[in-house]
Amino acid sequence: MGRRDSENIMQDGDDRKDGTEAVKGTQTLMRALDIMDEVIDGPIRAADLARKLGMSKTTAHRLVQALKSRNYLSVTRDGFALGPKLLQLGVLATEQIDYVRVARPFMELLSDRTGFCVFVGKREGDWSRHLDRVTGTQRLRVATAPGDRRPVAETGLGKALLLDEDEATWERLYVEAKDGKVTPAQIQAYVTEMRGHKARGEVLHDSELGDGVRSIAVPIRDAKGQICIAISIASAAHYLTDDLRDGLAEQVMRSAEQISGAVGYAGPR
Amino acid sequence: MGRRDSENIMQDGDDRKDGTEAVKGTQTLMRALDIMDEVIDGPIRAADLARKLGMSKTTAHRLVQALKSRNYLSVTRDGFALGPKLLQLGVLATEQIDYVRVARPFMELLSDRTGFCVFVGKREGDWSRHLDRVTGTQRLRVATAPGDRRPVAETGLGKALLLDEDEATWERLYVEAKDGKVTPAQIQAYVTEMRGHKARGEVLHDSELGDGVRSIAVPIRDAKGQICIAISIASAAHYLTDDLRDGLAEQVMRSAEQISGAVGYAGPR
DNA sequence: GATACGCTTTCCTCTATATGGAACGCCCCG
DNA sequence: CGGGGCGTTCCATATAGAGGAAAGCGTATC
Repeated sequence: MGRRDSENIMQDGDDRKDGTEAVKGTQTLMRALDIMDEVIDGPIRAADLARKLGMSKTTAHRLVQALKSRNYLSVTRDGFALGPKLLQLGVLATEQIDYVRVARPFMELLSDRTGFCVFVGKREGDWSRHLDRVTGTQRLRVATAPGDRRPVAETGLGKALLLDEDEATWERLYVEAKDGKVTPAQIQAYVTEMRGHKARGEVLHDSELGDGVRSIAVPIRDAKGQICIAISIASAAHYLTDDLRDGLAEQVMRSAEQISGAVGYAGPR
Repeated sequence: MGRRDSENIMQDGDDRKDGTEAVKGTQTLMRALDIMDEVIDGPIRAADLARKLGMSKTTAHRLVQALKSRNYLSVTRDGFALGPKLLQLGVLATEQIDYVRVARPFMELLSDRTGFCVFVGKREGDWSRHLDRVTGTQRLRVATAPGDRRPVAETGLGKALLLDEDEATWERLYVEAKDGKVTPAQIQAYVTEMRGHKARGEVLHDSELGDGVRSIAVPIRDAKGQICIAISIASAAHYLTDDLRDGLAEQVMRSAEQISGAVGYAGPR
């Protein structure tokens, strides 16, 4: 019996993403998972759960006991909390996850939609390593191949990977990438630029090699909220024009958000 | 006295081996969690799940879809795998967990059963830090208080924290603890002793301060399988006699295992 | 190209299952 | 002492969920 909505006006727990609708025939499971979602916010009492989720105390109690018996919840002095099983599962999931494989389908989608080459890469110390790419439909292709390594400060992908760093680090890496041959003015310009990228959460980068390659890169965050990889689209500046820029950036960011979600990012906390 | 809310934090662990039945009225949930348990071992196909768990394909499908819709599972090329939600929950659970609080009830239980003082501590670099203690019922008490710091190589608790280290590290820490004033023979003896402790997974330690304090310490492992804290019982060698030793060590180890389970340790993988 | 197999997905029927109300024991607080 | 909060148990009932059947789909086999 669904007690419909008498009490749970403000807080109906389930946020169905991207229009995916509830699977029919799993009330019990869904309610149990709703409980998990409540417990995320910290220890909570069974009676409060019943109220918040609009179920009877009996039901809340039964579900909570079931979850506890499987170690998904643990009992603390002030209610139910996340249980040891989740620590295990979390670690296992972390071990099993493969950023590249997770990102792949999103990269393909982005490439399909925009027509551009799509890349992902991660940071290796002071370097940026290209991990995978999807060749776009455009005639012109960007040559960077998976495995390539470039100073992290001088690629779009690399700069996206640096967005969480402080300005001193930006400066250091920039100077190192340029082998020390930089003027204070150039450093200043670089830092200012990065500041702008950080504010927008997106990097627009023109290759310094003079080959007219332009890219838009966005960081991807893991469950801990840290930047783990970055995604970018790249092409000749000729194609990736200023009037396209905003729309494309928007799309890259959306892809990055989706991938972030798929590797466990839960948004800024 | 030492009771308080001991019992409730500890999961009574209904082993989920095959007989899944523990809490009545939660078939759906239990089956879904059974699915999670199967997925732990790596990606698996819905049809295989149905076979393995003895449910209809329809049911397996329904549950798997439900779990997927909540991001507890993700779809990969070769079946269903652990989903992003677990990465989140894992991280959150890790953040929320407080080793000392989790360990407390088990410490009280151990103290009740043995009558000895019980300690827990963690490693801080080359030091061992006492985090909490439960004063036993015995007249004689060990003075070490929470907050105390001692060289990690020269306490029972500390040695338990070192059991995963290699012999070179044991040697280094021992020499440092002794401020370099050691003979090669002493070093050799220490390493041999540690080797024995490691083999048994338990440390029997006689204080080197000549105060006749003896302790039995055992490491506690987290979800990653790493030693995170250690537990020990301590008393005058007068009480903690050789004939009691095995029985007590057994009890300390059992406590350590339970605490390990409560902080997410899933056994050697 | 036709046939066959295995997997996913949908539909539908029937009952085992999960539900909520009522009631009990417990502890804390005024 | 009585009221109000909590967790827990019991039970009759309706409904949520199990599973059979069969339609899609993709991939191997000949």
